[in-house]
Amino acid sequence: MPELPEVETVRRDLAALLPGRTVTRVEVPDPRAVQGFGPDGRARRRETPAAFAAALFGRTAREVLRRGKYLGVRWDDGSALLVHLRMTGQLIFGPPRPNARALIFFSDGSCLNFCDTRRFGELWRAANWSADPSVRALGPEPLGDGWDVAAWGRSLRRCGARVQSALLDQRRLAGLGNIYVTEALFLSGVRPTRRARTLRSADIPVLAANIQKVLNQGIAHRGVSFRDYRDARGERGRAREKLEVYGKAGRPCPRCETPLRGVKVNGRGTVYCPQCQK
DNA sequence: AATTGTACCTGTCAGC
DNA sequence: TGCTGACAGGTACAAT
Repeated sequence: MPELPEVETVRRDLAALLPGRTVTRVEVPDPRAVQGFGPDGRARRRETPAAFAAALFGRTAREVLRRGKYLGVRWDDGSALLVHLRMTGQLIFGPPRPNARALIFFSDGSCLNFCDTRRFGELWRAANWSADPSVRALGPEPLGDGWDVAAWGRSLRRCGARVQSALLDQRRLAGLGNIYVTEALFLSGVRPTRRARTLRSADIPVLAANIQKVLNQGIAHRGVSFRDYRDARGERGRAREKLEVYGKAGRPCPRCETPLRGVKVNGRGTVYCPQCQK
């Protein structure tokens, strides 16, 4: 669910709420929330709710950070709480929620709820936010100063995967998910099924500009709430109204009226206009 | 090495 | 109504 714009919206909300607050209690009704269970059904992190709670107890929040789709709360001792919302995760500041997988209470009685219907999301701690292996593996930030578009374009044009998959690869560029990739490819006139190595060099700046455009638009409207996404106040985003093609297979292309085509690309559903996208 | 498929989990919706 | 299967915004790992 949450891609860069949704995670950034949550980050901005929490940045106005958490800094200065001190943890007094942590509840983890679903231990999997801190253990990171994977496809084999086994825990990837050796962690218990008690150890997790003990590590957070007494910490004061200093800063709320984002890298790609990862969120971090940096504490007064330099350590960090890392969060990945995966498909249905929510971080909602407010009264304790009965369905929360984890709850962090602060000294003023306020609470941060981690809710997550599909239970793919996870919380973990790191001695240092930027040293965490998952964060370190990420490619550049598409909205950051450090994005070398030319180098990114060269790596894309050497990639044998389909463009849809290549853009979803977080090691190449951080933060894109299925919705924003689908939208950026439509705006760029590129079919998601094409091999990335068939892109022309002239396509690269166009793609880069459209990626930034759809991400900025997503942030401006506080994210796409297709179903589960909520901001840190529990409110829906309005960016869904701005989508041109995602979720609209069979409906007319907004540019040429040709019916939009829905396909699967490496297991992910996407949509394109057979007339406008080559 | 790089690319693709599968699994993790729950809820919803279409079709019968 | 109730069942079944397909599908959903992401990622890690296994298989090829």
